[in-house]
Formats: sequence, structure tokens, C-alpha cells
Amino acid sequence: MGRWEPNARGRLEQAALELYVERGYEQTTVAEIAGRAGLTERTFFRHFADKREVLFAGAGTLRDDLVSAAAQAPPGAPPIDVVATALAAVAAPFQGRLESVRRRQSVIEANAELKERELIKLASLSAALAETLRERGVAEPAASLAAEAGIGVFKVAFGRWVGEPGGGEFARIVREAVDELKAVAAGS
Amino acid sequence: MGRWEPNARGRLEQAALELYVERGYEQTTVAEIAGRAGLTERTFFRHFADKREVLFAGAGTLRDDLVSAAAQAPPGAPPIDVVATALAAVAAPFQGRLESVRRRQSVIEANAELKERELIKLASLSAALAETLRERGVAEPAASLAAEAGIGVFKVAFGRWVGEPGGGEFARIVREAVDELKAVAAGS
DNA sequence: TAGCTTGATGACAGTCACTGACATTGGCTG
DNA sequence: CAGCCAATGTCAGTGACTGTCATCAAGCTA
Repeated sequence: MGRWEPNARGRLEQAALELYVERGYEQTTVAEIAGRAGLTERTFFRHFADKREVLFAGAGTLRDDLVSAAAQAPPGAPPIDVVATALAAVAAPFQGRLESVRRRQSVIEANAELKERELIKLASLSAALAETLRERGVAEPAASLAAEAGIGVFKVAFGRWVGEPGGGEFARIVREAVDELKAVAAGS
Repeated sequence: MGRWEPNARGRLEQAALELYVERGYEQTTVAEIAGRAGLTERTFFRHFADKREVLFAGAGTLRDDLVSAAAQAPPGAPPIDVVATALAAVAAPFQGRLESVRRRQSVIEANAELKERELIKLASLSAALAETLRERGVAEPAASLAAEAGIGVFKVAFGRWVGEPGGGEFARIVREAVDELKAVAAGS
């Protein structure tokens, strides 16, 4: 048994989410989060760059998964299809966690600072996706446009999935949104 | 002559931009901005919600112009064309101010907090554009997808315009990016 | 085994963004 | 002229975040 309770980072994440849900993001102090996790404020800031970041720890994994899925698409596939399959691939792991995702999302949408942080994470997804497309030989500005449009599709599809009462199948909603984007771009 | 020097808000904007350029956003305190403008820190926060907002005062106008241009498009026009003409319309007023825009943009791109603020302003453009499309009878999710894709186009086109040595014609770059998006979405 | 190093944490002081409450001031209105 | 009002100043406070040094148990080394 170690000197300290294990998984300090995970305890901080859980305590933060609980408190943000219970009393709201702004009404929660970092000292309270740390206290609930049995740690001090200073230790919180050793694990997370700021008070918002504790909600976005999984963003790096999502980006890696997206890049990996895009990189594995068949060579020579049209960029829009590379993006579509990559988005559907990263959508799948969300499927079993609708309630947990909804809780987190309601916290984010209640606070402008948290929305900002979410947007910059999505922008980093877009940048990583564009970079992957470029490595696959897609020229600019097609690579950035496909990536931006793809992340836009993801945002819209995510909103629909979280907003629908039953939830539905996220990957299917993503594919439908891609098809809808194609129709819109064609001028229908 | 009034009791106070006129245009306090404008003086604060100018002082902030100068200081952000001179020594960087993080190295500038609000007290310094206010001091250069001949005001106090408290007055700064009466004019701007926070230290970032002073750089984004024009965002509301941009959104209004975008909505207005989209609303004036011919009835029944395809959503992608409504978006394209609206983007080209708001691009035009940027044309004469390339150097000023570049200076401001270099400040924003040097700081993550400022990037976040820019992204949420762009997201508000997207939301307003989607709302306008809905009022024109465009159904969901087509309205949101067209708006998201359109703002993505704007981001890419803006980056190209600011990045190119000579600058070029912003409205033309926007139209080319829309065409490129159409080609990408078609699976080229 | 005694000592040294290391890594996670605590303690504490400090800066700065931001807020609430109240005071000040000079022009404008009745 | 009295009073109101709008913009600003003053001041005290909260809380996010940082730098610095201390602590202490586990592991490594001689």
C-alpha cells in the first residue's frame, strides 16, 4: 500500500463532476473539489491546468482515436468518406454511456467558459483530422475544409443524439448527418 | 466639453490592443490598460465583461451583418448558396484593413484563451446563421449543417486571406472555398 | 543497514481577474 | 436653484492560479 490513496487524478475528476452537477460550475471552488477528493487545492493544479480542464481529460484519447481511424481508411478514398468513417468510428464508444454523457454535457452547456473549452477541443480535433488528411495526400484547402465540415457534422449529430429522448444509435446519426451535408452542399 | 474625455470605450480598446501587441496578452494587466486610457481598472470592467472581450467588440456587428445578408438572399435559394452569398457579403468590409486585421489576429493566435473566445464568437455566428436559415424555411438538420459548414469555410478562407503575402481578395477566396467544399462533399 | 534520491503531496505567500457597494462629480432638467 | 443622472472613482473582498520550499515514504545504493 502506497503512501497516498491511489488514483488521485480520478478522484479529483469524480469530485469535480459531482460538485459541478450538484451546485453548478461557478458555485464550486477548486478548494472544495480538492477537499472532497481528500487533497489540497495545490495538488488539483498539479493534475489539471485549470478548473475547466478536469472535465475534458478524455479529449486527447478522442483525438487519437479519430486520427487513428482516419489513417486506417482505404488509401485513395475520397476525403469526405475518410472523415465520415472516422467520425462513425469514434461515435461508437459513446453508445453505452448516454446518461453519463448527458450529465456532463448539461454541465458544459450551462456555462460559457466550459463551452469555450469544448470548442477549442473540437477545433483541435479538426486540426488533427486535417493534418491526417494531408498525410494521406489531400491538398489544401480541401483537407481543412473536409475536417471543418466533418467536425461540424459531429457537433450537429452529437447534439441530436444527446437531445433525442431515446438517444438512438450515435454512429447512425453521424452517417445520416454526413449524407445530409452532402445533399446540402449539392444545393438541394 | 463634457466632464470626461470622450470615447472611453474606444480608448480602452486601443490601449488594450497596443499593450497586447507590445508585450503580449498575458503580460498585460487590466490596470495597465486602464491607466494608458486614463481610466481605472473598475471602469474597464464596466465597458467590457472581461479582459478578452475588449478584442471582440466588433463581433456583434459581424453577426448582425451576416444575418442581414442571409435574410436578403432570394427566397427559395438553396441554403448553401444563401450561406455563400452571406459570407461573401461580410467578407467585403474586411478588405481594406488587412494590416489591422493581421495585427489583431497575431495577438489572438498567440494565446489559447483568446482563441477560445474567438471560437465561441464563431459558434455564435453559426447559431445565428442556422436560425436565419430556419426562418427561411430550411429544416433541421440541414440548417445547422449548412451553417456549421459555412462557418468552417469562413475560418479556412480567413486563414488563407490573412496568411497570403499579398492578402488577395477576401470575398473571392470565400467563394472559392465554398466551391472547394462543394467538390469535397461530392466526393472528389 | 545507513544514507541518498525521488516523486507526490502539503503549506504558504503572492498576483491578478473580477465583483459588489458606496462615494464623487458636473451637466442637464424642471 | 435643487435635484437627478450617468459615468467614473475608491475600496474591500473572493477565488483562480503560481512559485517556492518543506515533508515524507518508498526504493535504490554502497
